[in-house]
Amino acid sequence: MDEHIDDDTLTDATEGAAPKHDSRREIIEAAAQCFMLKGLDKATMDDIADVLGATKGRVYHHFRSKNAIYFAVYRQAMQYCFDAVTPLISLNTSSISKLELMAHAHARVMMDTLPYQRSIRLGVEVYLRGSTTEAERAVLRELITLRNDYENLYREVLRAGVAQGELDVPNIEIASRALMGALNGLVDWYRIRPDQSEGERDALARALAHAVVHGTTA
Amino acid sequence: MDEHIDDDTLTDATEGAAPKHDSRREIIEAAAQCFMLKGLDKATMDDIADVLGATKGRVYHHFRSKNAIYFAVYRQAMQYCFDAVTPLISLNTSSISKLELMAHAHARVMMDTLPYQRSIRLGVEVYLRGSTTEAERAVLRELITLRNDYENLYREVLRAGVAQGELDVPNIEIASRALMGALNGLVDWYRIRPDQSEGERDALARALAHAVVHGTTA
DNA sequence: AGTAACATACTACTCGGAATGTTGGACCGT
DNA sequence: ACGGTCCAACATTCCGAGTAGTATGTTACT
Repeated sequence: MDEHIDDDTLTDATEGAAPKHDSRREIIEAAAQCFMLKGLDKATMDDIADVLGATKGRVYHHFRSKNAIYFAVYRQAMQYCFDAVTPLISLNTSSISKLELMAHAHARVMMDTLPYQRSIRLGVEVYLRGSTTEAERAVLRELITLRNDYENLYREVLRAGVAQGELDVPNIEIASRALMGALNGLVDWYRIRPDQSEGERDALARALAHAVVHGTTA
Repeated sequence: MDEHIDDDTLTDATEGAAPKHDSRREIIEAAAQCFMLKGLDKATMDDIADVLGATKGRVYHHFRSKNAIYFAVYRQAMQYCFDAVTPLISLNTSSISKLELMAHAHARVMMDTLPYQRSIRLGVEVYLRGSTTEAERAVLRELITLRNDYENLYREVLRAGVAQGELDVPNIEIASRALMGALNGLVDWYRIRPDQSEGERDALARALAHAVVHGTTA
């Protein structure tokens, strides 16, 4: 009970004005790489340190535990999503085109920040069961809330589109789930190819956005 | 190099006519439960045995390793999918309704065999990197092929639908990915509620199938 | 009495986390 | 300018818990 809950390495409250040395950010990046390649459990602290050419000492100086790193990766992943999609919701276009723009932006984020997005895929719920301390569970609940808030952005657009008669969505909850599933599934099958151009990636995102919004019917 | 590749516990070649004592099947079922609840790595062999009220001795008598169990779970999960969807492809309906029937059946399987489907979610590719022996990699390649074959069922219907002018799919590959992503994503957010009726589950599957096929546009 | 189907007991090893050691630079007082 | 000291940012070393896999009983059925 004597544990101080509001810890930097867990809640990441302090956001210093100075860039500091972004050693912390480097660790998160390395962790995302390792998590993507080997999975959350198989990736060891030494693996993460090795990517940086360092040792565990550096990692544990900035993060209290492996879970704390995972939380940071999750946060960053969601932040990337918010940064890309939030500006679009205030756009003054039709709901249907706005929805497609958001889907397109999301698909782009999935590709551009693949290690992060792949790391957080199917981890939270499982983690919730295994987490021991109450502090960790609190953070996890917050992360889930974060994800819900993000998905609500899409639900809002769907609702507005239905209200305006532009969209035909019998069940908004189901439709949003299907939408997010189709978009997030991108990280499962998308492979980074160094030879593929920016335009090709964008075309892929555009095609996927079209598919999830318009379905398969004529 | 002296390892005998074609091992029962890996390839599951022998399918005895007799039900045997389906102790093996029980182990697979228990493993699927544990994998779903705690994840592939966190779930221990003792956990699996505990579910059965047994010990590791029983598990290791039927399976050579933990990976072998995972392979068996994967096989079974795919088998459930094939059993539900394969009969539908020979139906004599329109491509669009056939596609929706397949999607509906798949959604049902996701719910009815949730532990299996949730266990195999995002595991194969990661496992491929970590697997050491060549025999394991061979099995994993086979499992991936199995999944590709299954997804090809949907691609075929999409192709036929486009050829007949029923469907409007600019990119079949992308569309099939979106389709599978939306359907498989069900296992991420679907929660088993004991109080929900058969009809409710079916309505959910139907709504999801409608969403993935028809999209959001009017 | 032989073997399938387990249970029991044990080992070897990985890996998270902690304790401790090292260093380079910032910030002093003089 | 300069020796001192204080601390952040690491590196090194170590430990112990947990766990996959093994080796060895035990039993019941054929």
